[in-house]
Amino acid sequence: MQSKVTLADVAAAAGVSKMTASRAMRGARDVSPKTVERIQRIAAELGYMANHVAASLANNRSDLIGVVVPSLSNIVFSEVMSGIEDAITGSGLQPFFGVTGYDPDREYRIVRQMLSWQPAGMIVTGLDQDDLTTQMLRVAPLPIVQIMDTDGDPVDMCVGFSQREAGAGMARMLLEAGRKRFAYVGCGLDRDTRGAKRRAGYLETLAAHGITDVPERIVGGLSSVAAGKAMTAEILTAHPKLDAIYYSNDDVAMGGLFHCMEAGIPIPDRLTIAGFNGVDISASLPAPMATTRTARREIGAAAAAAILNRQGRGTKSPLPALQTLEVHHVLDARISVTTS
Amino acid sequence: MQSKVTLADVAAAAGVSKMTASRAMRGARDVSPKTVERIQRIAAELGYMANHVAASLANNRSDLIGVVVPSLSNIVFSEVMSGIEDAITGSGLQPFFGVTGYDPDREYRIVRQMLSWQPAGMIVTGLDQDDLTTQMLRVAPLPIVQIMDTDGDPVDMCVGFSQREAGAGMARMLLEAGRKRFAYVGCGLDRDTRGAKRRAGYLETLAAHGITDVPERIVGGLSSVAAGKAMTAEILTAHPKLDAIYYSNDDVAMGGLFHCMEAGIPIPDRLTIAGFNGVDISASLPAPMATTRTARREIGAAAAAAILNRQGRGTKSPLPALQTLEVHHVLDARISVTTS
DNA sequence: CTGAAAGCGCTAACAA
DNA sequence: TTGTTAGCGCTTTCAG
Repeated sequence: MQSKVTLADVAAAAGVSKMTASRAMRGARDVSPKTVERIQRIAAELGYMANHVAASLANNRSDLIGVVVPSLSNIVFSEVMSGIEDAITGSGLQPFFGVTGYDPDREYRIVRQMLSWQPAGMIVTGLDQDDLTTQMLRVAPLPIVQIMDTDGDPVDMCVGFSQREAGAGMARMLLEAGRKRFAYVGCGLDRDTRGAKRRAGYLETLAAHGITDVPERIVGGLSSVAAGKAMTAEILTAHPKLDAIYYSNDDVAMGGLFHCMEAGIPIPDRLTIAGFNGVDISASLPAPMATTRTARREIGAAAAAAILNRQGRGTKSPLPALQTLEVHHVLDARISVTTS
Repeated sequence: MQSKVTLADVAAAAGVSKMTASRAMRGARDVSPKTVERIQRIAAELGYMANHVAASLANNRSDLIGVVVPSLSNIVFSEVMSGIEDAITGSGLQPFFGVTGYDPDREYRIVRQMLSWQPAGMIVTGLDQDDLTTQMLRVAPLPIVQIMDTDGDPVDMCVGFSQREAGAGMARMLLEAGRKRFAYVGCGLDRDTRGAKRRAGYLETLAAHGITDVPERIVGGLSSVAAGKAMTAEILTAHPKLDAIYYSNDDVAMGGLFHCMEAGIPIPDRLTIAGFNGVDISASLPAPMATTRTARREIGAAAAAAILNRQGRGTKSPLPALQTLEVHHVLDARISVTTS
């Protein structure tokens, strides 16, 4: 059971004090290079393994960074995590994930649990946590970054884009392309507040252009290709003359696309399928789909960078001003422009 | 800065000892219900938040469970994680993820880092860690479960299925369906050892049936639909008469399917596209794809359950016998059976 | 450059 | 049912 080798053992074996061994095992700026080399060699021989729990207790701070995402079945959050990992590589921080399943209670428990590990920072998806969670984050003495959304008041820092504006932008693009008969199809908007904001932006923009009759199909539960396929079949049966459908995201939209391919509906000529996210697969589909490409990696990386910038200080910025970083998102046309 | 509220503060405010407060805040079996209620109320009023770091140091054990996966861009691992979360819900354990990107060095660092948090258990993907990592896991005094693969020697426990046999099974199914001209297309087999095992099982089985001329296209890098699409275009140009292509996984296979749809190749009549995993989307595609449905959630859940079963004992099972749980996988035909 | 003392916040093991 | 005594393994002072 080598794991019982402690720093004291290493120190004893090397004939130095625990303190010297401690310094030698980390950055070690105040120890002679020779000693460092010797201590590290002995540590390796003994099979010494650091105990981060003890170190964190002594420091009153761990080098964990808590990351809270709603789901992993959506590739998007994997890419956010990827961006985070890239940004903290070499910093000594370690990310530490929790998945809420879009459940506010679960989010509360996860955030609480994470905070109890005294992390160096937290990255939380969205601005719409429930009151207890928000309060907990607000009083926590560590940098917090909320990501993916800027439509609301951040607890501390914020990196993302306006979801409402993303939906509005898609509506404008479809209008400019000459589309006339719009619909909306989505999954799980009761819990996915960002999806709900996109829908709201879409519907508002259409309404501002006098289009108020927008059929919709919405189901609860997780996004899925299968659900998108089924709802598209339904809505096209009820409204065969639709020429644009906006979906809650690319997964659902792909289901719509697949339905149309099977049903022989020419895409994109007769109907535009519009998703959201711009996931990789959307560029390889056998028929074109419009989407909004979001910068997930960049958002993750920027959020992690924001925490690193605060590193070394256990308190929030003294400025009452909250920092929000707006990250671009790009409309990906792939629409057949009709001449009306 | 409420986070400075410590158990001692709660105890003082309640007029009890730290120990009583400690007991009251957790399970509390030996404390009078009234005291428990009072202490918990006071703790809430004071905004007390547990410090898991201190608790873990005192226990010499945290209630984290480390989960190491190679990638998140593959939905499969998200589903494994889901299974893990489901299984440990209510147990008080918390999963804690690391992503290796199929890089053995990174895997080593992640495992080392995780072990330094004194987790209650570890779940690691695959049986092919490098020697240092394996050694580290072997001596760690905690339950370890390796998942997804059973072709090899586990360090401790193992939950999965034979990847080689999965590849062989697909070859047999294609042979039985009357397919004659086989190919293989894959991504990243230099690092994805499980994918490489499936390929080996496939090729061996074909060879056993006298089929040794199996064209292949393999690229490095991550699996992607785009890569599958490009390689399929290439291989079909070079070998237009192929009637079955096995891919390293469903993502790559979908690329193949999309290429064929664009190229007007009738699927599945003239060509069977065979993937691996049985991801949800594979059932909604506009043309049928064969695949092997794997039980990811079940594997995750069984792995977590194996760790829970060991809970309470800091040492490995005294039995030298290593426990391997074989989880089923199911072939999903969707092949047009030809009459030869 | 190195060491000694003190303590981070909590809990096991006893006592009472 | 509750309290006391010792640490868990490390790092932060502050001396040498």
